[in-house]
Amino acid sequence: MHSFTEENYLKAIYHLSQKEGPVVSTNGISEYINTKAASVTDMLKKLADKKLITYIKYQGASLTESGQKVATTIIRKHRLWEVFLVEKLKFKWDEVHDIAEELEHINSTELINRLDKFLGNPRVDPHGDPIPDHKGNFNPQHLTTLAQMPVGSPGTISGVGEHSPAFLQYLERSGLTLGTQLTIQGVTEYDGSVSLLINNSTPITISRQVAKSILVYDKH
Amino acid sequence: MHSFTEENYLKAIYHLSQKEGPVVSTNGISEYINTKAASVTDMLKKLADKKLITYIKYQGASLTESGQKVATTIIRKHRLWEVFLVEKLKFKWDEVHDIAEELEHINSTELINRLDKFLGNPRVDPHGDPIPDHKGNFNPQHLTTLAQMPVGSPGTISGVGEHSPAFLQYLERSGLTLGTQLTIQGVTEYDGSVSLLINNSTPITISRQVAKSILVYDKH
DNA sequence: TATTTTTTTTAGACTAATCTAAATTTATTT
DNA sequence: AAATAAATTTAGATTAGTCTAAAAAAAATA
Repeated sequence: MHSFTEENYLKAIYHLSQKEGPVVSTNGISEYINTKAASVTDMLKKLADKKLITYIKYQGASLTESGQKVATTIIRKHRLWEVFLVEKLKFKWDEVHDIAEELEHINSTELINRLDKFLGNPRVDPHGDPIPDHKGNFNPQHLTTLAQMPVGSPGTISGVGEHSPAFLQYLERSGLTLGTQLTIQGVTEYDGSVSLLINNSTPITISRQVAKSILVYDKH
Repeated sequence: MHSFTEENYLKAIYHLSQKEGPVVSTNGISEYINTKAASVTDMLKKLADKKLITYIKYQGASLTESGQKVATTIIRKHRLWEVFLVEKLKFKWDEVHDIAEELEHINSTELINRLDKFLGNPRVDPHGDPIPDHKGNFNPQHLTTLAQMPVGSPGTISGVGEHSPAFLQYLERSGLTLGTQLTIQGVTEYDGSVSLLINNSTPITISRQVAKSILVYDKH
């Protein structure tokens, strides 16, 4: 199999690709995994030798088919373990990331398939992120940010665009958890902050920054 | 915390101490963990520096209080995960060792305490081995080997002295699983093989070697 | 007790992953 | 287009854990 470290690089490249397109930079990875750029260069060469990425000097790296398979498998494992931690062990959604970060490297296909079944084949993790199937396929989500929704339109919170414990705790305290129904009441001209009605009863105002990190189901 | 490798050495020393007394030899460890003796010497020095073991050159090593704490914590984690794998994910008792060997190194006290509770605070793992509590205390077992039981005496299978998949599979196929009631019918003079009655109905004969590796509850 | 065997340690080398500092390439400004 | 700045790579060193081969100590045997 691949080393713990190799897996983390592949996962980092995968996540960065999602945001910044398929080719990711040495510095981007370096920042993302908190490792000096020189070290990243070394590892990129190694991953390229193993055909897990395509790497062109001074240009950047992108996952090959097989690198992508490894990355999505780790993400599958990470998210399934998160479901386990929240659903079965009753952790809060802001407590599970670091533990899942360790659990995702446990090597056993049989284990993960049985875990999947035990959990009832969940499609999303506790933050609303989709769980790839055993072949690495995601079922696509149709989500828009709360900031993009027109005034008056109703929606259901189905994901978050940021995963820091501080942000998740803030959402929890504000009653903005997954599955919450809401309607946009209005947007303040001055700073773009959004006021909304939770479950047709509680009014609340959130900053534009927060609104951008709340993902809502797009029924179309 | 301690590295994966350090933890494995401490666990090895613990297990060897159980069988061969508190002081274990370099070669003993070397064989147990499949690592050359020279490497073991290096690691013993390191563990001694960290006060996890007492080590005297050419004499051997023994766990300190704090080394013992680390070792029993790992054993606790290993055995709780084995219960999870068998009880919740429906693995067989001969399939769980290698996976638990990886899971035991996951670092989170909270995780393991919640897992313990989720599993109903089990006292033994799927092989009948006792699970230490969060302080590292075992509740002592009073088990004797099947080979030591007098003819005519009844007992309940409560543990095994060997954990290889081959042995466990053999027991399973022979109906000699944990909790099975049996009575010793007789012992063959020639080779010491033991004949017994399972659940007061099925007669079976096992070799002395096997009888020595089956642990039975000692009601006294 | 002297010799041989076994066990253990030391010495020196290797790999994976990281780092710092310096060199090189690419991108941005003037 | 030349100069400067930013990004990236190379070179050389470091740490953890391992190895082989040789040396040293302890144990077993003659």
